[in-house]
Amino acid sequence: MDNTPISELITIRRQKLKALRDHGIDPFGQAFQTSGSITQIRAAFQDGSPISIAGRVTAYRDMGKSRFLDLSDIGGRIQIYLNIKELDEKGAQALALVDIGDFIGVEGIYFTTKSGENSIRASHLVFLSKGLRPLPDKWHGVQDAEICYRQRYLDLIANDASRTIFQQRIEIVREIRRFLEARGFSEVETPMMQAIPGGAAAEPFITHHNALGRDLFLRIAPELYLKRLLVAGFPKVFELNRNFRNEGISRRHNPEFTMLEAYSAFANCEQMSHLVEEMICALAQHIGVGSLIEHRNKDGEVSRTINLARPWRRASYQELVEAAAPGWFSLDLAGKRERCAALRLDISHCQVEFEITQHVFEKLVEEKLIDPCFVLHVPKELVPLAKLSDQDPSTVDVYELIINGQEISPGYSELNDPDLQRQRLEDQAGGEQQCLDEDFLEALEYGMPPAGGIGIGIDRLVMMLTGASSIRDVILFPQLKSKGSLESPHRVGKEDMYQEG
RNA sequence: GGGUUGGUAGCUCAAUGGUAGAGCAGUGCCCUUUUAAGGCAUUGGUUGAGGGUUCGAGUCCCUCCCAACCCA
Repeated sequence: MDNTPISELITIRRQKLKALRDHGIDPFGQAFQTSGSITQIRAAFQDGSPISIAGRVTAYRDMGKSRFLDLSDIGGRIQIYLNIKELDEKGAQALALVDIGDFIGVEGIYFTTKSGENSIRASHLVFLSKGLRPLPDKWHGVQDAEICYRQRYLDLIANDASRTIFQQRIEIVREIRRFLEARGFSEVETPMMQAIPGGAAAEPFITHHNALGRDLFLRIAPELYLKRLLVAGFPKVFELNRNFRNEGISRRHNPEFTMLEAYSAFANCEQMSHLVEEMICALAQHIGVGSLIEHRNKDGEVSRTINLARPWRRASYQELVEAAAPGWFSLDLAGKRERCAALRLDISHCQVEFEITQHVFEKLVEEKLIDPCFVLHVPKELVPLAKLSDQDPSTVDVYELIINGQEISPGYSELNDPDLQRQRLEDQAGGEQQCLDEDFLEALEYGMPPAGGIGIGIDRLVMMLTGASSIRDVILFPQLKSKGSLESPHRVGKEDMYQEG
């Protein structure tokens, strides 16, 4: 049980709940036939139309015998005008017990008020759900980040900015599917519970299957299963769903995150880069941000502008590093270390030369690439699962798309030589044979066509397109540490049980 | 993991170590086209949790919890 003292505000609402029942009014209502969503009604109806509408009361202006309610749903708001004399007895009794936060249904006539606002003149009112807790401040919304993340429904009720971001996210995901379907891709679903977590280098979550009596891993990537489908003969497949990585939580990392992976048989990395460029521009157009994306700080000032105008820049890894640190590749190992010290870059965690160079790339190049840039000819050590470049076998045939200082999407010419693939995976597994997905390697031996593959981190893409500064602002229910008062004892007990078992 | 900032009424925020306040929401009254409606009155507090210093702690000290930002 919640041991916080019961607020007077809740007590009063419960008294109203009882009063409704005493009047024979069901506070939690029944199915209610509406003329459409609030947005649909605003768009389709005109003065004099009879309307049936439902929503949450979000504001209340009492003028004595006449009252104005604001009714809202996730997409919009509309004003209801009620005159006590125009309601039946039940309606009048109900009106007296309406609070901000209640769901109600209203029947009436569409009309325009003196001040010019499209409204509904109600003749009938029913309760659909009585709110027993008070809503956040109607004007300031919810400012407390903790409430926004833990009780997202309150954030969505109270904050326009949050509603906008999640509506845009919905549109982005919808449009990605439409875009890929229109180009012949088929959406597939592959296992999220895997015996061997492959396709990326990351720490997996472990879970347990009772009937099989074995541990399974939540997937860190769908890649190896999607490639099995290329073996099967699908020419174009994609999966748009969750991956899980058991790593730190930060402004840019949530343990579960949404990833798009798409594979196109007989294509290569360059063709895929054009697909991604076209797709991201289409998404920006679709959600109405155009090709100039403005990110704003807390005070509403433009803090960053991203220019998506095509064609996007293409540059090799080497030339980008060389531009940021002239003469870099002519330095020997000791020289590179000295240069890092001079640049105040901490390379203590770097073991070998390519890691030092990669650190320079991350700090001096990647963070400063705000407008889109495809980084090409990446050193082969960084990417074990791609084909070597024909022109320069020290590099692989991949692109890494950087926008807003972050990697948004990698794309590969996928490795389809089964022997080479086995060798790379063995190197990656570092002798731990149980980490080798033999079934995948066997599948490759049946023949996988050359293919272009891409991944796009949807959460980061949405951040970039909406200007959100934290991944928690684009994930409806981000992972947070548990907080005692919001966790029921029952559930805490179960968690403890699982930890002991 | 380290550093910084924060946690006060349902929400948004105040409060030199000296009686915890305001706006909104709520409650009561007035008002038949308001829209952050308005007017008058009024209720509401385990100051994140626990210790300590002090005549006296929201404020100072210690431990812990949660969050935000920066760093790793």
